[in-house]
Amino acid sequence: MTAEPSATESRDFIREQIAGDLASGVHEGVVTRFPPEPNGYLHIGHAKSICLNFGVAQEFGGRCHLRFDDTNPVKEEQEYIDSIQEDVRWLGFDWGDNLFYASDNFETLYTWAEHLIETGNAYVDDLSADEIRAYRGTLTEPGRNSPYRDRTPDENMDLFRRMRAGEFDNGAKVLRAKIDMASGNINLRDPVIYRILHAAHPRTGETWCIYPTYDFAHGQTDAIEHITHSLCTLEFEDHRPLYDWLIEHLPVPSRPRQYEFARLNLTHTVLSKRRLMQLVSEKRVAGWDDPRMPTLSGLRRRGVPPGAIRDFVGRLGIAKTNSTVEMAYLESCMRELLNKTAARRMAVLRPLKVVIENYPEGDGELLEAVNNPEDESAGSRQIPFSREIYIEQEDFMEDPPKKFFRLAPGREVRLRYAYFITCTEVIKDEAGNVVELRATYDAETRGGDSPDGRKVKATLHWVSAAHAIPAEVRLYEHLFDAPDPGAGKDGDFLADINPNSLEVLNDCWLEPALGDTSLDETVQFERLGYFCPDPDGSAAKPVFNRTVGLRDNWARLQAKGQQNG
RNA sequence: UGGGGCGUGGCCAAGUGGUCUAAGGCACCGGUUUUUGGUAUCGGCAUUCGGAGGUUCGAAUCCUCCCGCCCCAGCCA
Repeated sequence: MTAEPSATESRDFIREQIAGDLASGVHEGVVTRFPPEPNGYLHIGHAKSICLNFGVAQEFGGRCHLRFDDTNPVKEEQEYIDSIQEDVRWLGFDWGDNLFYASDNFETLYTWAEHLIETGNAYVDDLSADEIRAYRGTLTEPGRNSPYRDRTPDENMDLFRRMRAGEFDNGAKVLRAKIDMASGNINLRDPVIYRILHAAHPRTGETWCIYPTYDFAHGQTDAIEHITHSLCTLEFEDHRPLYDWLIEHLPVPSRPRQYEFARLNLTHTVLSKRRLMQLVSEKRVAGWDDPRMPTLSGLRRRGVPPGAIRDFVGRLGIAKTNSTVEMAYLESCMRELLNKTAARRMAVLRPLKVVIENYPEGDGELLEAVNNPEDESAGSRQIPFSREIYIEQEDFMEDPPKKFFRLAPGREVRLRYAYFITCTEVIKDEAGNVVELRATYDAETRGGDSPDGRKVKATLHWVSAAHAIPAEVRLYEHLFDAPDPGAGKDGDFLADINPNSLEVLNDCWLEPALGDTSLDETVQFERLGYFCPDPDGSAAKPVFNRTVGLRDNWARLQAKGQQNG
């Protein structure tokens, strides 16, 4: 794919830094990496990092690696390794041959741990996890040295080798870097760099029973891959001194630098792995790819084009201020792209039958409809028309308020690409509900234009009853009512779940052309919104998901009217 | 109370001492166009840059102090 021009001319501080490093000769090229831990599915927050890392590499003619930060086998799974690759590719990025795993370097990392021991910069500690915590001090009080801190290099080496050999149980011992227990930066208070974990690793199996921690793996792996600019989020800012310390004290082949930017937060959803995991495991949603989820797989199933996500992330920019972006911004990016690319189709979600009494019984015809008014090359299609059609229930009102332009008794409206019709009769059931309409059509208005130039205030979408395909349509709203789930009372984000985030409509009718929609295509249902087929559907009964609705001024007007009484 | 960051309109975000009585986008309000109450288009929307002092002919940009918010006490990443 090609790099897309950024919304603004200016560069963010990271691109500024890279451009400067290239100009001054500090680096001859740029190498970045996207380093997910395979312990969950990627979400739109990761998209920001993916677009940054791959985007920067493209813009400066460098490369970007996909590297799995797989240092904790108790949380990581092959399923996640697979889904992450699929999602990054779907988003539109290609790592070529540069697929790596931190675990590729376990042997090297082990060697470097021994190097630290030899140089007196690491020691084996027998303290328990609780004791280590107690010795660590607090945010305001310095820590105390472990009684095992002064073991000799020989003793440490022996113990560390026995740790690797599997002589000790989980948690019995750890390897710690010997830095400064009094540091104001807690990451420097002798951080644990190796722990005993008798657990099978998705890549290395049973080979290891000790695993490096994030801090001992990340920077070194960057160095091994010759990463020039290691981009991560703000919470790692105070890990940078440790990152640098390790680079300085180890015989690494290159000297990468870490830069931090603010992670993405979005209103009306959650983006923490813990919470997403909880939604899935407690079955609050149908799975990681539930269309209401902010995961890339969820957005994909919802019909959001990857280009809309790239555009969104690009427009936000990169900075260091914590920010929460309104969901409306994302939705706006979806609409903007989809408006230009999505094929127009007609579908009736809540059908109301209309019988056109002066249209010959048994007759029918094909009418031409434009596929996309924004894109002439999309061509046109034929839509069947006949005596009985369905229109949207909300497009008719028996006793309309002044601003309602749609169908009403005695009123004439246009059926898109078809004819002008006039409502002549309202048929109700015993309960008084409108169940059917009678109408007449003007044969002179075929295609939707009146030869006498008379105007009509509304154009309705419709579907021929005899030709329509029955379908299920799923309407989605924000997964959470609250802009910031869990911000209220007890911090219980589940309490903010929107009980109406999914509405299933079972009696929908689609124009015939919709039967050919491919699974990865998002179309516009005219006047309603953008929709895409869901894999749950079948040829006989397709299922469509609403990606995002069209902007709806009428709905807004109504809402205002209700507000004002 | 230790360390590290950040504070520009409702939400993002440019701005790196004069061209800033502060760009752009989203949202919002209003007009025009329209066979989608969609799209497009036009106009409106911060005399002010967390606050107070100071330096300077001149500050959102430099200095000082203050205030607010975020992150860190996993053998998670």
